[in-house]
Amino acid sequence: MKLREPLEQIAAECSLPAALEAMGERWSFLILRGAFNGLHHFEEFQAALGIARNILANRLGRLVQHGILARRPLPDDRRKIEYQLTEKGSELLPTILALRQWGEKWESGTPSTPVLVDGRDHQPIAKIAIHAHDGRELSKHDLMWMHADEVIPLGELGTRQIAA
Amino acid sequence: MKLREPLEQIAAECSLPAALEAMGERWSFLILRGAFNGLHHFEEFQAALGIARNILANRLGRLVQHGILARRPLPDDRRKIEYQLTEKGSELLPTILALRQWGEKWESGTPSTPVLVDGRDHQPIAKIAIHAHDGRELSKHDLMWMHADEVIPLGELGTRQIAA
DNA sequence: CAATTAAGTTGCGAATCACTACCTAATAAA
DNA sequence: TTTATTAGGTAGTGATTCGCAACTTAATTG
Repeated sequence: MKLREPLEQIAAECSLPAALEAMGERWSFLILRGAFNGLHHFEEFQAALGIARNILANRLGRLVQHGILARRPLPDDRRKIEYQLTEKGSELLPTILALRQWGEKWESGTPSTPVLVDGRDHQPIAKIAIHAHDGRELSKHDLMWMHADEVIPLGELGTRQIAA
Repeated sequence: MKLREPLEQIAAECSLPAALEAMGERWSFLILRGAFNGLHHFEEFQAALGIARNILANRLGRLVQHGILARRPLPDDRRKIEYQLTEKGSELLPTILALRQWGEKWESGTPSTPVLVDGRDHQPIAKIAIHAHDGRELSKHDLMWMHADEVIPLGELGTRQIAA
C-alpha cells in the first residue's frame, strides 16, 4: 500500500497536482531560484541556501529526473557537476516571479534583490498578471470559470450566439 | 533549538522564502485551488481532495493565520464554518495559474478543467507571461538580473548615462 | 604520494504525514 | 424532550521525511 499517494489522482482534470508532484517539496522552489540567479554547482547551492547536503542531493536528483535541471560533469574538471536549467525549468520563471511578487506585497513588505529587468531599458518587469487572449489585463471581476467543453474556440466566434 | 528553521533568514533580500513560509507545504496550493473553484467548507475540501482530516484542519488553520483564508461560522447554521478567500489569498491566482499552465504543458499534457475565461467573450485567458513595464511581452533573452540599487527609476531616465 | 576539493552517502533523532477512530457542539427528527 | 445526524474538528499510531553531522569516493593539486 502506498501511503504517500501521488497527488495526481486527486483531480485528474487539473494539472496543478502534476506540477506540484515535481515542484511541491520543501526547497524545490528555492533551489530553482538559485539556478535562475546563476548557481550551478552543489556547493554553491549548499552555501547559498544552507540546506542539508542529503536533502540538497535528493532535490537536485529529483529536479534532474523531472527534466527541470540538466546535470553534466564539466570536461575540464570532472569532479565538478554543472546543473543547468532546461527549457522546462526556465519556463517556471513566471511562477516563481508571481510567488515572489506576492510575498513582496503581502509577506515581507520589502523589495527583493536581485531584480529582473528588461535588458533594453533596464527597467523592472511589470507585475505578473492575468491577461485576456487579446492582451487586455483582467481583474478578478472580469473572470469566470467554465467547463472546458463549453468554451467556444475563437474560430467559431462569427457563428455563435453568446451563451448565457 | 528550532529544528525546522523558517526559510526567511536564508535570503533576506528575496521574498520568495517568505511566500513559501505561507504556501510551501504539501496541500496548501491544492486547498487554495479548491477555494478558487468554489469550495467553502471543511467537508467539501475533504471530499474533493481526499486529504486526511487532521492535515486539512492544520492547513486551513494555517492559511487563516496567514490571512489567506477567512473563517466565519454561518449565522443560520452555526455548525457550518465558511472559508473564504481574502484579497491576499485571491492575489495568489496568477501564481496558481502559472504553475497550472506549466504543469499542463510539461507534466500532464492535457488541458485542465475548469478553465478560467474572460467574462466578456468567454475565451480562455492568455498564458501567464513576463511583461515589460510598458506591456511588451518579454522572452527569456530580453531579461537580465540587476541589483536593486542599480535600477534607475523611470523619472530619472532623461538625465542618466546607461550604465554598463 | 599526500592534501585538498566536489559531490555526494550514511546513520540517527526529531518533526511531519496519513490513516482511523473518536469527540463536541449545533441542528433535525421522533 | 430525547435521540439521531451533521459539521468540524482532535487523538493515537505507524510510516515517511527532514536536518544535522560524520564519512566516502573520485578527481585534481602540490
